[in-house]
Amino acid sequence: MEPIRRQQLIKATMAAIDEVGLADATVMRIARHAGVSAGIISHYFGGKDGLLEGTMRQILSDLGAAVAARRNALKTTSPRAHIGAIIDGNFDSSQVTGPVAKTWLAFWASSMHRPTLARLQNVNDRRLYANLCHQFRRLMPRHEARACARALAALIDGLWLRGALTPEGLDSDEARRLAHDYLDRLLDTHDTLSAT
Amino acid sequence: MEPIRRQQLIKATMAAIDEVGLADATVMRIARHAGVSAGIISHYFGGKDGLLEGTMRQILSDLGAAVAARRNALKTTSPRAHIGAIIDGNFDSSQVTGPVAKTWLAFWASSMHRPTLARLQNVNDRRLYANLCHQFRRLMPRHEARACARALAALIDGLWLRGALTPEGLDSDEARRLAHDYLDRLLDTHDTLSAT
DNA sequence: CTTTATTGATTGAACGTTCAATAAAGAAAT
DNA sequence: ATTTCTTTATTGAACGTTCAATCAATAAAG
Repeated sequence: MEPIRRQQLIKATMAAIDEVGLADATVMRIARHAGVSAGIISHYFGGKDGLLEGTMRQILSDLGAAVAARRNALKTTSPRAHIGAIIDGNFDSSQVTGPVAKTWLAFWASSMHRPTLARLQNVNDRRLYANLCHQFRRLMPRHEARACARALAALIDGLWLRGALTPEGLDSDEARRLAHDYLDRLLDTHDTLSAT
Repeated sequence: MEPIRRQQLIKATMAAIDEVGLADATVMRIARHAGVSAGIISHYFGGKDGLLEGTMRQILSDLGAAVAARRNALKTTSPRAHIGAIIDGNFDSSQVTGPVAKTWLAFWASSMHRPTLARLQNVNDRRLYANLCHQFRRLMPRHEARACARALAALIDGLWLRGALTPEGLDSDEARRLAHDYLDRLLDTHDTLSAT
């Protein structure tokens, strides 16, 4: 029963945040979405904070899984292909849909002042950056590789951000296209950045 | 007295949000930052919502002014220079400092579910996009120009976002460098994107 | 019969707003 | 200049609301 309820409540949390935002996502509203009573949340998550942490963990782990799956499916070890897989994983359809994207952004903003969420967000952030950096490193000096990794990560985040804010949601195909195009430009002429 | 207090309270709002986040920025805490009593807020802004709206207006207007100032200072009409000025304006030091950046991101996130803030954010967003698009349009077909504008806007937002979240704050020099480099790449070989 | 699952009313804390009271500042009149 | 009147500025306590957490009671399961 426990794993069922936990999953149910996490899903309900995303639905509630998608509906009214993190600030108005009360335990009662979340519980109603899940079709249970409010007390259950404290029973399975120890309180509202535990539920929010569990929800963020779920999102981050799904995101990591989407990236890992695409990278494992590659037949090649080429850096370009791996970075492309990272891009595609970050725009995986399961991550880009309304509720998940809005919850993600809400957590992102509130992680500025919640140490627990900040830690989770940081781990995920470093993973993306380290992965990108490692692949770029195979094609250019460290300094350039770092700059490329930071820039591509920023573009990915920016596309996410704008996608979460527009009413129509993110056009994941166009986002992928723009990110891949940027990658192509970075790899074609990767000397320009060193002009510091 | 009124303009003094309004300015004072807006500044205190940013300080409070920087300190504890939007969720915990209570009227009492804001008032304490400004050295006044809580009732004053309702007196000058009609309530907490009015104060938040006023604060976001201030940030957006400052940002717009920073961009406009740099563009007006240009001696040339070259698209590249204008886009460069837009980039520099968006990373103006007055906008990038801790309190402003964090407040900006907090509003951004909460604008998903607050119609008033969403309207303000939308106006600003469209302005940035339209400005970029118009300049790119002078150098390439409409379809490409739109793609470039969306991508550059996303990169700018992404750099902002990451800057607001890292404890050290945004390195505005590096952010400008990355954005300018991207711009150079877009203008150097602006045919790649049309391969749709 | 014991453990687990679930409810929903209750509790206490925190918040935004209101408002009567007070202080300060000008304006008008003597 | 002094007094009186009016307006504006400001306070802080009181009020009503909302929320998360608690817990005794109940139901279901093993």
